[in-house]
Amino acid sequence: MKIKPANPKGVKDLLPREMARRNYILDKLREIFSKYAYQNIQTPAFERLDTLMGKYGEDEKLLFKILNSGEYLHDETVQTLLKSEIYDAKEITPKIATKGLRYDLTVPLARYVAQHQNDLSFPFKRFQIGAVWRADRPQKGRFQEFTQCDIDIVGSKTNLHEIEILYIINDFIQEIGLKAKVHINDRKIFDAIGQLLKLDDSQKKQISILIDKKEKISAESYSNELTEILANEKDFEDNTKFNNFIDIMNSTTIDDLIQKGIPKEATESLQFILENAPNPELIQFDLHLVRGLDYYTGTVFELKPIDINIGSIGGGGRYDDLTSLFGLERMNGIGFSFGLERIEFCLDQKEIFEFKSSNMIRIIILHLIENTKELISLRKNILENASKNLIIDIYPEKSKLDKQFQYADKNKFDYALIYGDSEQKQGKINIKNLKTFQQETLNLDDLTKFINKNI
RNA sequence: GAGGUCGUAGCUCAGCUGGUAGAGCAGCGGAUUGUGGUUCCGCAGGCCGCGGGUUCAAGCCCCGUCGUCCUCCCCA
Repeated sequence: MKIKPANPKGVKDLLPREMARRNYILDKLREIFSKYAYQNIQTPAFERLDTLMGKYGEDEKLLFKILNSGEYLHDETVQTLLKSEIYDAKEITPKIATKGLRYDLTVPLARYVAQHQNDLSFPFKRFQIGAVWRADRPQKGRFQEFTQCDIDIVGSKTNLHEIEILYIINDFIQEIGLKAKVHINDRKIFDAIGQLLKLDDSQKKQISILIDKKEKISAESYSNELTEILANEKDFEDNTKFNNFIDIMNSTTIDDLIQKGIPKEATESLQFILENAPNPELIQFDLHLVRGLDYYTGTVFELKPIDINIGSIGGGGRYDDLTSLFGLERMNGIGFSFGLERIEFCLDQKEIFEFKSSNMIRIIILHLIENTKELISLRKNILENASKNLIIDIYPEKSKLDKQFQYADKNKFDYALIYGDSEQKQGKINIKNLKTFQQETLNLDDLTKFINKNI
């Protein structure tokens, strides 16, 4: 039976040239992360479900769960559940799935830190690059498997880290030549607004969703929705509440906020960060930035490209208590995650992928004689003795010359070595520059010398 | 989770109001017996995503399913 070659939904294969681009981006990120003293770690692709559950809020349903292996279906409770008329996924799921694919790299980090606390020294700065999985419906810039490039600092409260992260972002986008802005806010400010206006938890939740999408909806539906959220109690106060809220949200500076009654404590860390940011052009104070992930408690930021419609290409924030869920108290964390696929998309759009063809020189040995061994040892000889960075391929079989040249052409070789029966007899070899079409005949023994000197 | 779009040769796509498939590119062979980005000629390549239904007849219509791309929600 023939099986149709196709990927499952939402995942992609990568062609060599796509992989080359990714590596271009990843090399830059790794270099910058390392330069700022972050250490590389790795965690498994899947985690215990209890590690993952309860940390992502609404999006929890996007977790990929892994069916248990073995005889779990014979378990009595599962049998009862399966036979019962009442089908309740909430009851069955934990019986048949106890593992899940990681949803991000932050929660696994919290687990990792709690688990290995004795082997780590704090503050712990780490970077991690890896795939994460979300059972989302795919669309532009959104996949079920994608790569996050994370930096996090665990075990330090100071806002120096926010500033450091901003420096890293700045370095990176300059390095790759991308125009983007970091939107920044602090959840403490939103909480303070809530307190000031005496909003209850459900109102806060609804409003946070609303302000997050303010840019996308009309002013009219914004104020309609806002009225609806605020006006579920009958008193006249609601109207002033509405006006107060609008007034506060229109603030463009921290001073503005303080004047409107937001306590200093809520704003001072953001103030400090803004004052010390690397590049004022880069940063935008954005009161409407919320971010959905439940675990953030302080600074939040999002990196958005200018003129490219792809959403954010990175995001992060401060989470004050993530490790306490794993029994490690009073461990503050802050991190940021770059989304590899979306960065790739941006570079693609802007056509700024002129990654200098590496300084490797590509040589192909054409296959014109029966004795393959001689070609293999020719390659070995050159690789061992040449002082240049060479990539050397041997055409796999003896065949027509023009075919071999076509292969060389398509694979962008720089030089071809022509060594056939006549050269073999005379102890010569031809080296042809495939860009200039120029060809030279050398003594076989002089080949390495020639390569070192002339190419 | 809601809505839309598309699925035909390796790739990009045509295929009329239903009458059992076509182009370009790529591949292979030749013109050209050891010199590549051009040209010309030829060859091969298809469960028309999969399953069911309607019909004398389905690539085309209907239902389901898998996948693609996109919008909303949310997010990297």
